[in-house]
Amino acid sequence: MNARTSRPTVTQADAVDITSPTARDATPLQQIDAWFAARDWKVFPFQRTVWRAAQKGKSGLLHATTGSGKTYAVWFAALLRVLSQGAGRQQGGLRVLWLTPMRALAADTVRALEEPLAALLPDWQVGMRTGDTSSSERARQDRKLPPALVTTPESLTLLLSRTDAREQFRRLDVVIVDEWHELMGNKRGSQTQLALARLRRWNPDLVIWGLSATLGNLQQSQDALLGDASANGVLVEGASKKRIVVDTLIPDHPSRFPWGGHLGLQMLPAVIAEIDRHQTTLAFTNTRSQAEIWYQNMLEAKPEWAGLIALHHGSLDKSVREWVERGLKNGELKAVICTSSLDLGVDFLPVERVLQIGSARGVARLLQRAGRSGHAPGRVSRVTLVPTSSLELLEAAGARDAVARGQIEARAIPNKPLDVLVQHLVTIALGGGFTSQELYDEVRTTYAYRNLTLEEWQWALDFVARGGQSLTVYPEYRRVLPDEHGIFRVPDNTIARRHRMGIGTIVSDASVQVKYLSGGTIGSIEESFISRLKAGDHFLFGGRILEFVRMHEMAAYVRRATGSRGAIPRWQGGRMPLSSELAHAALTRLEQASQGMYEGAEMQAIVPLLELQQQWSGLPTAHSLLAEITHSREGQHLFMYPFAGRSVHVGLASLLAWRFSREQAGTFSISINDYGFELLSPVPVNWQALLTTAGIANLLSTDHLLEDVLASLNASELAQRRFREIARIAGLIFQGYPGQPKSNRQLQASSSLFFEVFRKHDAGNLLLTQAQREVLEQELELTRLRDTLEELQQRTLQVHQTKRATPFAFPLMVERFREKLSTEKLTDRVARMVRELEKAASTR
DNA sequence: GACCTGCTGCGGTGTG
Repeated sequence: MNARTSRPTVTQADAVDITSPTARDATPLQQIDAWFAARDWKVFPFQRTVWRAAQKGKSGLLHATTGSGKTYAVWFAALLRVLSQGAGRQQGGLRVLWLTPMRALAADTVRALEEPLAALLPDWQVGMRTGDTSSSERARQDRKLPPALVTTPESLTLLLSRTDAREQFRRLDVVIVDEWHELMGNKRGSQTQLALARLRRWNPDLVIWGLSATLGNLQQSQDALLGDASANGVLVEGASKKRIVVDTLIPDHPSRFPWGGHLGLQMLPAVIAEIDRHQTTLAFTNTRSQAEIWYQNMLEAKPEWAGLIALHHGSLDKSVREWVERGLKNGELKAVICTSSLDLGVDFLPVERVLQIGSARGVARLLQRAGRSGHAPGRVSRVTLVPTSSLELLEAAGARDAVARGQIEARAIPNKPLDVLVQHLVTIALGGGFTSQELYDEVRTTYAYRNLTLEEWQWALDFVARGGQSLTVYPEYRRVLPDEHGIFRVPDNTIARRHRMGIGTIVSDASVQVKYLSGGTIGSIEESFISRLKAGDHFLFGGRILEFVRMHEMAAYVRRATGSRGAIPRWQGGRMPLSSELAHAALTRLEQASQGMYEGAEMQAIVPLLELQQQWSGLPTAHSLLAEITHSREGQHLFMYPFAGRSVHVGLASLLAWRFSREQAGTFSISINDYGFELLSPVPVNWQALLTTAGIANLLSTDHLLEDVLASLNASELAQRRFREIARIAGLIFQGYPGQPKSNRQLQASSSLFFEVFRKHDAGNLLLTQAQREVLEQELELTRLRDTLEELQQRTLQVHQTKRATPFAFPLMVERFREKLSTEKLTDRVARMVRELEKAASTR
């Protein structure tokens, strides 16, 4: 891959003296200069770099902070490229495509693009196509696409499934991918890569530009965007770094601040005071229920703020969210309590203050949130951390260090997800058809599928042609068939329709609409939560206490209730672990504390806590691994604090429990958080004997890691859960027609049916392998687990016998998550695995 | 005495 682009330089030729900005003979570059000058805006060197590169037909990735003019950089670049193509002004179909990850951004983008467009190509218009586009507008576009189109990756894929796709995209010159960092790390990104490969094949000179926030792996991000064309791509860094301030609200009485917990309501008065002092505040929480609780408590404390503060999260109805967003834009709201639903999107200029309640979990996430304030060139972005428990003060200090050092997480790019490929094959079979060799070569030009083997390709092709080994007899799974010329096409209209209805990679659980009896939708809530409610029960949702009345056709009908308490809905969502970057930064701070260095307000505030910890036990540092042994009525506890994030701790704790139980039979309860884990045995266990130098070396060994991890966890159940998503994306499960969704139970049943059938009759099914791989890579972070083990082996083990739970242990003790792991069951499980292995070996 | 977790994003019938 090419070297990173050096800082752009401005040559004399670029410095244009605009004496006559409207002059007919002005070059497009001069016209752009005039356009900027008319607005009194500065042209940044990075913008010129992008323009020159695009004019010459180069693709690239531009990373820049928000509000730095990056939109104009790539948009003018696209227009310059079009003009450099000679017959530029002629319309005749699509020329520039703009991809955005969110519908809500599409309309704003169209608006932003219109003015600059008028300057260079006044007879053009920008169209928009998303799921919201009206059918009449669609029909118009289907006849001929507008010269510039703003759309989503899913809508682009749908366009590629049209028989006339090639004709529609024939004249496409430039693709812009906005917010590429949001897409690259998930399967939407894989789908985008496949779509771009298709467009590049039709026009080998296609110019592609991505816009991205700063990441730890920018070069890889560019490679994923440009595929095998990345060698000629350029990586451009946007305008001067924005100043970012990270600070912390310190509790009034740090010594009385809770050791554990996530809600943080002790900080309510401080947060209210902060909101009071500023015009407009965004307060981010980590979960939807936390947002609900904070909103409710804030209103109770400040009833006069009714109508001035609002709630925003992903389960609230679109109309509610749009109302909140308008209020923010117009500066009518004093504060909004939100989840990451407001991470992206509309630029809310009036936002003056950003609070992060609870752990930010990652540096990139923290920066993203800081960027919601001071959203204009030259202004400072500031985010204030609001701790919800004592150790988050430590994390806050570490977060500031990590930001200052620019230690930003990398985003992992999914490696050849076959479910997305299977979907793509049907899409392309619809979109004019394909021959095997040609499409294989094309798919391999993407970064995600660069290592796709011929065997895997054949498997995927066979899977869409015959339904694989086990579904051969079902005609609905013979989705593509070769004609006499070897061109694979979709033979059946029903299959085509079902496929188009299922395009995309976002899989969500079935949910129930929450509606007032009197009319109006408040939002949606998980079926499992509603199913536990009886008529007359109260619950908190959308910032109100509601009374559940009845269910009717997948909708829950409610009315406003009196009283102030109700059940809090629980949604199932992601469990984002603390990033390595943040964890290391926190560990570094502990290291300093162990030497008596407490720098900054956060560290000062936890001096009492850390001193107590040191007095009762010790401090975990980057060089020592702390283990605590405690007895209680519950049994014998072992606590360890590797500071590796919760998903690694899940693997680590299960692994240790399993390896322990080979030495001494026993049943352990496991408790996990981002800082460490606890193993609890109800019967006496000699931890000391297990934690000798030789013992710990065995426990932390990376030998047989994979086997041991698989054996220690119920990996097959985890894989089955993963498989639900894969089966949906691969098109095995039809989700039903819009407006009449299948219930969650039906969806689950059919996916587990496929899982079982494949396991029994088609063990070589690569979708099963993928499910297992995704569990290992994403849920258990096997690579990070291995790294952690290797790192821990280097640390000195410090074992302390403690009388009671230390400040570090306490949060683990109260953690609700308990996972039983019995040796008896384990023995059975291992025996079964051995049998299965033997059987597999003998059938070879 | 301490606590009561879990994000976001998109798309889509039929036919006279």
